[in-house]
Amino acid sequence: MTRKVTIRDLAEAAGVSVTTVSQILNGKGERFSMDTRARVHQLQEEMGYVPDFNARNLIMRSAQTIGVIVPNLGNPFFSMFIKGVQATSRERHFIPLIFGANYDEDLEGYYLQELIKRAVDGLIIASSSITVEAIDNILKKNGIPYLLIDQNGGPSLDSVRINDQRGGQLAAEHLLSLGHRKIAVILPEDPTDNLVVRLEGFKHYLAQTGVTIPEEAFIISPMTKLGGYQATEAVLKREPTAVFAVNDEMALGLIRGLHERGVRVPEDISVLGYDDIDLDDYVVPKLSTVHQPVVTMGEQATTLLINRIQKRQLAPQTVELPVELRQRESTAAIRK
Amino acid sequence: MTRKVTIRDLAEAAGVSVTTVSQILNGKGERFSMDTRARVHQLQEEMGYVPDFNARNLIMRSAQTIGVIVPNLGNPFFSMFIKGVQATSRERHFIPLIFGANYDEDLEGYYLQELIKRAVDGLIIASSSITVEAIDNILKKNGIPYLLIDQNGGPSLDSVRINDQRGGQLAAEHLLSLGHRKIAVILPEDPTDNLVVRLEGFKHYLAQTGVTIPEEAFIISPMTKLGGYQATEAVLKREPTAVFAVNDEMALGLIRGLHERGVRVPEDISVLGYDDIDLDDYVVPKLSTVHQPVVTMGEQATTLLINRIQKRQLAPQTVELPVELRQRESTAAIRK
DNA sequence: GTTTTACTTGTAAGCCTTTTCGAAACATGA
DNA sequence: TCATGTTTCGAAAAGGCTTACAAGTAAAAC
Repeated sequence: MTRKVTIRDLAEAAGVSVTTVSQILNGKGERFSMDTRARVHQLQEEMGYVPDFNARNLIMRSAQTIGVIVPNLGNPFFSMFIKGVQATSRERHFIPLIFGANYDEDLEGYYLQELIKRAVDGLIIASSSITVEAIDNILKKNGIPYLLIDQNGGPSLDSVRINDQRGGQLAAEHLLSLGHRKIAVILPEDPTDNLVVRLEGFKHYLAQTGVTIPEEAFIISPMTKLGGYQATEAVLKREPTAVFAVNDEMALGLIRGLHERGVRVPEDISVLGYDDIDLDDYVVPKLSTVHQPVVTMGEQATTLLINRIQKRQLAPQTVELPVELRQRESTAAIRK
Repeated sequence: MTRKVTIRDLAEAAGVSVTTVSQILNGKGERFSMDTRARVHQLQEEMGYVPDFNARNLIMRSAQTIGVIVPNLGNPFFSMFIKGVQATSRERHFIPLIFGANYDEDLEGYYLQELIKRAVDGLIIASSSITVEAIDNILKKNGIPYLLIDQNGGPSLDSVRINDQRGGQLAAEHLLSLGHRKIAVILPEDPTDNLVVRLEGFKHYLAQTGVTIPEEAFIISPMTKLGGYQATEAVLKREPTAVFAVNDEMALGLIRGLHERGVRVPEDISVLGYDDIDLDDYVVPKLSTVHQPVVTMGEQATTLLINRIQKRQLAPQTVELPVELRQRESTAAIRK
C-alpha cells in the first residue's frame, strides 16, 4: 500500500493543472475540451484517485452528513424509522450518523456534542430525555438545522407531524366499541409531547362518551418490553377489561405478564398497543394497535431536513402523516 | 449566528500564537506557563472555540471513526451487537458509523465505498451477501483495517470467534436428549461461514448418535421472521418432531406459522432457535435457543479493531466467546 | 495586420489545524 | 562580562482541495 493518490498526482499525470482536474471531476468542466475531460476521467479510474474527504469538506464546509439520535435502536419502531432515514439519505447523497441513546440523557448529550463537533449538516432527534430547551440552546447557537421527532419544537421548526390526537381517539373508539368501560393505561414517566397529545385524544374521546379513567388506572412504567411486563401486577390490581399501552413494546411485555398469570388475552383482558411494529403480526395473539407510518416518518423527516440544509431560508415546513387502527387479535368484545 | 471561532481568533484574544493554543488544548502544553495555560482554557470556554473537525482530520489523517455494516438493523441480534459497538467506541473515543444493508449486496457495496471515501479508520462488517473476496480486495488495497463477523476472513485477520461448531453440537445434543430423531432444519440460501460451521457441528453430533437428516429436511428460507413463517408448509410436509432454525427470527416466524395451523409448540413440534434475542423471553411459548453473547461480541470486535488501528503491526488477535444452551419452553421431550 | 471573440487552461489564495525547529528572554555560575 | 541552561513561546510549512481571477492561443472579423 503506497501513499494516497492526490489531485496533484493526477493533474501531473494528465498534464494539466489541478484546477482542471478539480473542475472536471466536480461536473463543472463544460469549459474544457472533450479531450481533456476524457483523459482526466480515464486517469482517475486508472490511478484510483478518490478526493480526500477531509480536505474537501474543509473547504466546502459541509460533509453531506446528518446526525440521527434515537432513544433505543432495539425497538423495531426506531429501526424502521432508521430504515426510512437511510433510504432517503442515500437518494439525496447524504450519510446519516446514527446513535441509540438507550434512554440515557447523558449519552444523548454526549452524542449531540460529538455530532456537532463533527460538523454534521443537520440533526434528527427522537429524544426522550434531553429537554427541548437544551437542544434548542445548543443547536440554535451553532446554527445547525434540526428536526424533532416525538417532541414539539414549536412552529419555527420543520416537523413531521403524526396526528397523535387522532391516534388516541382511534384507540378509545376501538375499545369503547368493543364495550370496554374499565380501562387501564400504561405510560412512561415524563412522557414526550406526542404521548401527552395521544393520551389527551384518548381521554377526551372517552370523556365525550361519559367514560373517565380514574387517576390510579394510569400506570407508570418504562417504555420497553420489560416495562410492560413489570406493570402486570399493577394492571391486574385495577381489574380492567382492557388496557391501552402507549407503545407496542410495552403491550407485548404486558401480554407476557398476563399470560404467566393465567389471564387470557383477549378473552379476559383486551390489550391495545401503539406503533404497529412488525412483531405484532407474529406474536400470539397478534397485537391490535394503532399504526404509525414509521418508515415514511423517517423518509419525510430526512427529506425535510435535507431541504432545509440546502435552503436555509425556507419557511418552516410541516408534513402530516395519518394513523390508523389495526385490529388484530389482542382486543375483543367484552363478555360478561 | 456569526462566523465560527477559529484557533486564530482565540490566539489573538489570548495574545499568544496559534501554536501555543494548539499545544495547550491538545494536552501538550507542559512547557507553557501556568498562567498562559489558564488564560487559553479560560478563553476557549468564553469564546466557545471548537477545533474544526475537518481541518484537524486533514492534518492528523484520522477521524477517530469506524464503520459498521450489518445486514439488518431490525433484527434485535444486530441491534444488540451495535449496542456493544457503541459502548466500546465511546470508551475509546471513537465514533461508529452504522449502516443496515437489508441483506442487499448493492447497498453493502455502496456503504462500503462511502465509508472508505469518508476515510474511516477501520471497519466491522457483518456481511451476508458481499463476498469475502470483494471486501478483501477493496479494503486491503486501501490499507484499512477490518474485521469480519459471521465470516471467516482467514488467519491473517483479527477475529472474534464464536464456537459455532459447539453451538450446533449443543443444539443437537439438546434435541437428541429430548428424544427427537426426526428433525428438520431451516437455513438460508448461501449461508455465511459461521452458519456452515454451526450446521456441521449439528449434523456431526447427530451422526455420532446414528441420526442423520435427509437432504429434503433442510429447508431454505430467508433469515427473517417472514422467512420462518413461509417455511411452515415445507416444515410440516417433513413431519418432524423438532425443528432447528438457525436463528431466532426464523424460529419465531415458524412458531407463528405452526400456531396458525393448529400445531402446538412444543407439544406437537419442538422448535429450537439460535442467537438468544431479548424477545425470546416474551413470546409464547418462550423460545429455547442457543445463546450468543452478542453484546460482548460487539464490544470485543470494537476493541480488537481499535487496537489494530492504533497498532498496525500487532500480530492477528483472536478472542473466543462461548455459546450456551438456553432451554425455555419451545422444546420438550417427545411423546408418542 | 490588428483587434475581437471563443475556447481552453493555469496561478495562487484560502480553508483551519498541527508540528518542527528554533529562538527570545531571563537567570545562573564563573 | 560571558557562556550556559531553563523557561516560554512563535514562524512557517504542510496537508489536499476548491475557486476567483487571469491569461494564453487560435480562429474569426475588420
